[in-house]
Amino acid sequence: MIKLTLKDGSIREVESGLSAAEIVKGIGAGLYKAACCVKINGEVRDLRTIINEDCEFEVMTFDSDEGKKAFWHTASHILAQAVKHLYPNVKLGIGPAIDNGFYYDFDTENPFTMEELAAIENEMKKIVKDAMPLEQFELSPEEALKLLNEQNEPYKVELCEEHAGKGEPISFYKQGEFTDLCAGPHLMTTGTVKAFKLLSCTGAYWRGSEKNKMLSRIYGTAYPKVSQLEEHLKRLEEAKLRDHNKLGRELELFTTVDIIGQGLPILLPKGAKIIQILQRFVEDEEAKRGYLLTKTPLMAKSDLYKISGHWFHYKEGMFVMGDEEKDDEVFALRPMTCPFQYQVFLNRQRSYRDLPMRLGETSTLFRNEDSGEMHGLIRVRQFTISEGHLICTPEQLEDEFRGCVELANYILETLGLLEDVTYRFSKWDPDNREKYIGTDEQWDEAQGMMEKILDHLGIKYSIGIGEAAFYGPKLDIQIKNVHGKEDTLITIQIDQMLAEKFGMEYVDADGTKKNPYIIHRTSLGCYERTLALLIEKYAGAFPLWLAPEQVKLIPIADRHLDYTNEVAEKLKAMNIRCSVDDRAEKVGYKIRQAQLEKIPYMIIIGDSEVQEKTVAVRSRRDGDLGTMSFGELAERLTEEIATKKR
RNA sequence: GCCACUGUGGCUCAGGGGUAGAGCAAUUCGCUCGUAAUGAAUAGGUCGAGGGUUCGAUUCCCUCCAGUGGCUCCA
Repeated sequence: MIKLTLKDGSIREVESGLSAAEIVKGIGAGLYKAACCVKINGEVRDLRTIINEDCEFEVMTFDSDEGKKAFWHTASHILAQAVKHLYPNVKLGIGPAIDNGFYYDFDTENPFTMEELAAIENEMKKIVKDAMPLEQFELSPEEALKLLNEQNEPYKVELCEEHAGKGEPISFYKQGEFTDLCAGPHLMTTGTVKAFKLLSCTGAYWRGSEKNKMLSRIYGTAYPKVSQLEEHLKRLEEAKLRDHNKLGRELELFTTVDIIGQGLPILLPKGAKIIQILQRFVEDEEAKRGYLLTKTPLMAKSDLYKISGHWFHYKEGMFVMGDEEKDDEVFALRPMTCPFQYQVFLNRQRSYRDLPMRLGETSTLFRNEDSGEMHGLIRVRQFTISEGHLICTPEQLEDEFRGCVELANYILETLGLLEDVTYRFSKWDPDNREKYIGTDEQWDEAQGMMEKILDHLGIKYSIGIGEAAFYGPKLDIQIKNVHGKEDTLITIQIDQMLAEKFGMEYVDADGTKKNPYIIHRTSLGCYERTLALLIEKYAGAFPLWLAPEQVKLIPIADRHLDYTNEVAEKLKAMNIRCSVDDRAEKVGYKIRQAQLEKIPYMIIIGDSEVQEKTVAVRSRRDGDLGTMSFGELAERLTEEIATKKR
């Protein structure tokens, strides 16, 4: 007998040599039905695992992330099996579980159409209905390669060959006639995957490299119950309604025009207003925190980028003006602000007394992104960023870094986005060093410092290998858009290499010259991207302080227009963004339109308001608030704006 | 850059080898109205651009441009 410590701390004695599945069955039939995999001593394992010593034993159902992964992974095998049924010549790539479902990559002559996906779904239904048991078996690397070659699966052979060197047996899963190279874990039977849906079919490079062949990837999702699947699909539909790219255009915040070009959005008056408000907010906040404002050129000679290294590491991404072969001088629009802002420091000799020097700039940048990269306001070719560089001594580095994190968090908190972000410590990839400048020692030092600082700050972060800038490690503050795609909103970077390249020195207290550390950072990130996230966060219904139009005044009849204009003038004197809807329309119609435009407050003025010198207030969110004096209204608006209430 | 899909009046969309429709929006007129849609009339489109096939193309084919979903990339 062996002892299992269950999740609730209780001890269960079972015979040695049983599989996890048999043990779970012994605990309860209901639990067995729901079980997707187990955790043995904290490690995710397959239900088929034989348990023959004391351990911590936790059953993972679909409610856990690990359970979902096993569930979706099994769904992906069902997909592959169905595709093989219908298209025997298709070659298999990989098919993992992802955040919200699964995918499988196939090498097929012609990419799948949506009609074909429906047929594949039907085939999958049969496999689920047959409730095929999944069996795991292991082969020696030689036997495994033989099997995969017999199956004529070149991509699997490639994967297997890589594992073969490790001296471990190769794991396979088999369901019916379908066998797949796979480490698991998996469900016990295909019958558990009751509700699934294939969502899309796209191209994807084999092993994620554009040098490789493009395979056809089918994305899908699956749930134990039909109702859960329906809920998920409903959430996807609702997400589409919040999509900034749709809503932002509908609300006339921005647009794009063919003849201007890709990734070059037009900010319409309302969108431009929000960005102006954000920009003033950020610039004022930075001024309070000791930043000095700079304004530097949008382009420079190639010489500047040659010093910074951008010319060699990033030329493809730059808009270069002129021909290097023919022209004496070649210019390029700036893809970043760094070397421009360094010139401020270099303007005269600096002493340690000048440090820390905090430079801030609302900086417009140009990046020649690949044509397939552009997306609404999230990924564009020209954007404006709350850029800044802090130049400091090694002793000041931690405090300055903390200040940057605090500023970023303060901005995010005010905007209401803090609850949605995650932190990523972006490191270099030593196996891919042509992407980076500097030595191993310099990278170890910079990354070591950042790690120490992050741990001191108590920030929970993930690690992104190969996500660093070419000159140093980053703390990236990440956010997911409405479709679940993650992007960097804010970045804070430590750089000890560019100061040296640019000959930036300060005279220390002992009279020696030293290279400072530089922190590259944004405080709100780029305004376009942040606006996109705000549109999605608030579904276009911005908090009062950000709303491009804050109040709509609605006179009921023409005879109320004079008094309405009077009220509007008083609001404008308070810097409230408002306008009068003086069209000869009914109140209900004007209110409907203001609601659809998501204007926070409507003021309705009729006979009684004119007589009593009051205003009837309607809130976008809470409806009719009744009649109040202008003073009460003014107080309410002022308070709400000053506190940046959400 | 790669794979796929899409492009018809300001917006949402229908149509389809014989040169175009609907609703909303807009404009004008009437109604002067109390918290999410007043009625009528009018105007508005080289069917994304260029080329080809055809007696004839918005419709079929090619190229380009732009949008969307992915992949790759993202200092």
